[in-house]
Amino acid sequence: MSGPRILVAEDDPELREVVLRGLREEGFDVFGAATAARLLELAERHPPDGVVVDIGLPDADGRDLCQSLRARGVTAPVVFLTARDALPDRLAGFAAGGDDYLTKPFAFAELVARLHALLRRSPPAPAAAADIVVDPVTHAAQRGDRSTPLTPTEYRLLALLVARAGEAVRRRELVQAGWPHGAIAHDNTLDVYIARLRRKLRELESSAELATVHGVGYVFR
Amino acid sequence: MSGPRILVAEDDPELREVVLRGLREEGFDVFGAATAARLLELAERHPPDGVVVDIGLPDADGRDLCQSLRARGVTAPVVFLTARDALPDRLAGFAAGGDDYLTKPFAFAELVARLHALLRRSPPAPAAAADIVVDPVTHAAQRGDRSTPLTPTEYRLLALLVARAGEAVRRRELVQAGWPHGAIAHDNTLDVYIARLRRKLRELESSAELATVHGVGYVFR
DNA sequence: AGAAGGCGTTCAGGCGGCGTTCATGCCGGG
DNA sequence: CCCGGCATGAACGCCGCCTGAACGCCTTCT
Repeated sequence: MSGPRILVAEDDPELREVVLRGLREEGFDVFGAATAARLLELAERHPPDGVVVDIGLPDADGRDLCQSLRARGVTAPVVFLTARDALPDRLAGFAAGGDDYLTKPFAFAELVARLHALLRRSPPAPAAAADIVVDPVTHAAQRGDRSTPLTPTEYRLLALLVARAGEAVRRRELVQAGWPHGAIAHDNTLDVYIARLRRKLRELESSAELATVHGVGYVFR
Repeated sequence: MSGPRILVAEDDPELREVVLRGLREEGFDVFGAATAARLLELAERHPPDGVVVDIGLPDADGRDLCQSLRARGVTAPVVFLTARDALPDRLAGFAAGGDDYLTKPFAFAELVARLHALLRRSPPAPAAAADIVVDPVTHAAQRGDRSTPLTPTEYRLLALLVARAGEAVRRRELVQAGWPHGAIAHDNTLDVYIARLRRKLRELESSAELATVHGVGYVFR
């Protein structure tokens, strides 16, 4: 639910399920696709932190898929899976913008280890919506060259609201996101944090606002 | 002479020469070492953009070497070479902070491809930021013509903070970098060192500061 | 061997940021 | 028009952070 998001393109249903379940158990937030076209759709809707691609997909070569992803601005690391272990194949994979190359049959633990190694080099891309950016490294909200620091709780809330910009986020979800350890006593605490975030957006002179959806929650837009 | 700088630790003279010559022909700026100790020296004098490490070095395990490098603020990607291709060995390599793992005999072209793939994700870490330079040779922090000596622990911490200037470094990482051998009792010790580094930056009249990111760590900026 | 200094660690006291609650006023819906 | 949900400034207590000081260990010099 909150781990790094991994997209998997694999046409063999059995292997796909194995990989999906395994990655889910490792704490990743995973989505699976059987075709290159479907994976591109997924990537639009759920910008990934990492991608696992079978070279032999029914509708396209995995390397072409990788290049399509890069062309669409997806910078997340790409791991290729393949039965072909010939050297030229591997070199072509790297040339296409891939980051790693695993030959079937592979040990699942190694896929996980390599994914983790790649992810620690590629921190999650900052979430952005409207004119403001939430930087996960700095824990700050920035608009253009201006920037305001966020407290840990403010950061968790704003990150969720920005990630789901344009869509109403229920109070319940915000409370769960902002206070992962235990619930808070008064719901009013959330109101206070929303007010503080509004003030900080105002200080940044952002065009974005945190609109309240009466009886439901809030929207970032 | 001006390409990315690669350090190679390999005790077999023949293989080392092959790798060094090949990488040089690829346009890398390469240095070779036969032992872990020698490679650590090299890393001080010539901060690398990438490192190639044989697991079986005469004076140390390649994974220990990798951890030593990380503890000294070297953030460059590390590729392991080994004759042992057992899965647990590979997993241990990744756990030690390695970025890739190649089993001998390997195709030289694949080493190059993997190095390039890693380098395009790892922009060279500067040893200088703002107006401060941290000199690996003298273990001193200098600004313009002024200079202040650093104790070993101070050096490790400041090197890491400067290498990742502008980005919040977590307390955990700083503790791991500053005290590679074992954990320290009180986290407060880290606070004391930060305070001392701040004082030294102040004495240099630097424009840089060590800002604290509450609940996260510190930023050099 | 004794002296001296450098380095790492611990302690104590103080301060400020952060999360929470409260009080008060507003707005929207039934 | 009234009520319940929401808005927001203010205040407060706690925990994390800051820093000067002192202590013990180790190395080095005499």
